[in-house]
Amino acid sequence: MANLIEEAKLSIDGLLEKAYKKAVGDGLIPDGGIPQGKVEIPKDTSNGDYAANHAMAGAKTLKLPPRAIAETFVLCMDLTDSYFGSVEMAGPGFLNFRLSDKWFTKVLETIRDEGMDYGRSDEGQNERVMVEFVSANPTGPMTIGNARGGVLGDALASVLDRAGYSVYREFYVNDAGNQVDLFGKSIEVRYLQIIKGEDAVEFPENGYHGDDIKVLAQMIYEKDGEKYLDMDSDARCRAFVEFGLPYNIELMKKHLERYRIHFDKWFLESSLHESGYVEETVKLLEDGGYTYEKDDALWLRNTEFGADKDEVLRRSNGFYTYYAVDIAYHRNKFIERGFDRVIDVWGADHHGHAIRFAASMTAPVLGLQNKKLDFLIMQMVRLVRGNEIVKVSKRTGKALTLNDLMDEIGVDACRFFFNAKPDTHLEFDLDLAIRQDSENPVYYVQYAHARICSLIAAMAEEGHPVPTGSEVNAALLCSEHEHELIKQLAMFTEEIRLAARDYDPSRINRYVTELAARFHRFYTSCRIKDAEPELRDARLVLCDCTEKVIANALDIVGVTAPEKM
RNA sequence: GCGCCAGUAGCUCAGGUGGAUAGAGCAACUGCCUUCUAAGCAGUAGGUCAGGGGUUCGAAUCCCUUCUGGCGUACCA
Repeated sequence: MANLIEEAKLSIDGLLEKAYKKAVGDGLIPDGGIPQGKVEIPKDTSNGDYAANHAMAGAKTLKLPPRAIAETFVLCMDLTDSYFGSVEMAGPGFLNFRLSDKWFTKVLETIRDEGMDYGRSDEGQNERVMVEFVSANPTGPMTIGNARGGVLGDALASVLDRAGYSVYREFYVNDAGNQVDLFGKSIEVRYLQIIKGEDAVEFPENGYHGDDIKVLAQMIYEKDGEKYLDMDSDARCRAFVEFGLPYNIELMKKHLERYRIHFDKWFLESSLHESGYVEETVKLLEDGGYTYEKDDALWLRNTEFGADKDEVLRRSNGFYTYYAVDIAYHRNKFIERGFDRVIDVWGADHHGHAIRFAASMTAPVLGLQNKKLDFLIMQMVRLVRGNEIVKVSKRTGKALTLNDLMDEIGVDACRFFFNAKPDTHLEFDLDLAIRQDSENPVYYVQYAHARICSLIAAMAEEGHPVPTGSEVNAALLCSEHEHELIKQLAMFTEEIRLAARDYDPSRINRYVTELAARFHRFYTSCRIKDAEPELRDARLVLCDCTEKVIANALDIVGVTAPEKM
């Protein structure tokens, strides 16, 4: 449960404080209070492993030039038995620290001790968090937009779990409302077309044009023949929905499991209607005086909560809007099920809703004062084929489905590719994706893992297994490539913490890619097989640690770590 | 019009909440396999960080403004 980066930074704080006290005691610096600065990791390692800017930050209060302060710090600093081997003044007054063998040893020992738990922290203090994601309409197959949301939500949940939160994954099934009615209507027309011929019945403009609807109609026809032909349209549609919806939901479950996403719960929207929970929630808002009637509809005074417009809760036809249902659903998450925090992963086409919705949720009568509702808004995926932009729409039925995509490029590549930074538009080139074999960065990482596994296996066969026990002599691992690799290993916990804090699991992609790069460099420059026994053992331990962290990081993203390639 | 997200190398993108000479992958070019996996490594080339102001020791990063792109602004979800 150690965050080695934080430990190093804290230890620098301690060293600075001691040096400052000594400097004041020796009369080298006025006692104006210890300068408040920041410790960071410089991009360029020639500027040390860690750099502190305290001398620059303290120039004003101490009334001394930054470089003079820095020099005094260097003079008064005692690094004996610390995580650092040297410190020097540089540039405008930076204090540059270089790590010692003690720290490198500590990193490897920590990874050996913690095993697959390495990377975990208690940052989240078991706060109960629900991540709701995908939640695709069950009216058709999932698209590449869901591919992105799926990975982001799932990887975010994994990251939060490792950062010490108690995580729950949920899929919200929109099995009620207009879209579902439209779904039933669409099947109805396809069904009638099978019996009467395609030209006999016109397909509604706003219906679902996808082939999957035809398939459903065909299945119904094969099962029940013309049984529904003379039925009243409403009843017929209801029957078709009762058949089509569960069928689609099962299919989504199957495809998402293939995509390595498992939800703790598939929450049905219809359950909120049936239990009267929507009605009850709206009543709460009415009684609180936050509503008014206009044009036979019931409106929420959303502008009172800072939103840019009011919202309809109950339509003039008596049905509740998705908006009202959403409020009820989220009230249910917090109040009935006791989550402290809820994160909704939504596409950018819902961001307007997210802003207004967040405003509504502050209504005091909902009782959510101590709760956190956050949104992870991901930008759209732009599908291109070469230079041509492919328009995607579920209704027109032209969408590339998630399942097709998994067939084309494989689950690993898919998960790795779509785990990109949420707030940038993602360009997905079909031509490239299909071609993506050895070019794909996911193979670069997997290759590093496979390399280690086969190396370790080969060494074991020669009678040199990875030494057991956690004692490590990292002093032998003294080349630049070895240091760079160990430093990257040490970063894992911190990287997870930041990914959790920023809701950006794509950090893990970048982290593990860099880790693989550093391993490849190490592997090329440092021999293991014919090294001296002690050095060989130390390097085997380093390989072993690297293998575990790569596997662990890939597991977060949901990518397999192959032992052979 | 108003709101949200973005604009960094030919292409796809990083850039740790203001730090030192702006980075990586792909594409291009040049080297490296009789030695642990060449799906790898090393190197060359490639930039007005969209434009313009401002804040300060210091800005790709913060503020203002203009331009460009995506999305939103339904009694659809």
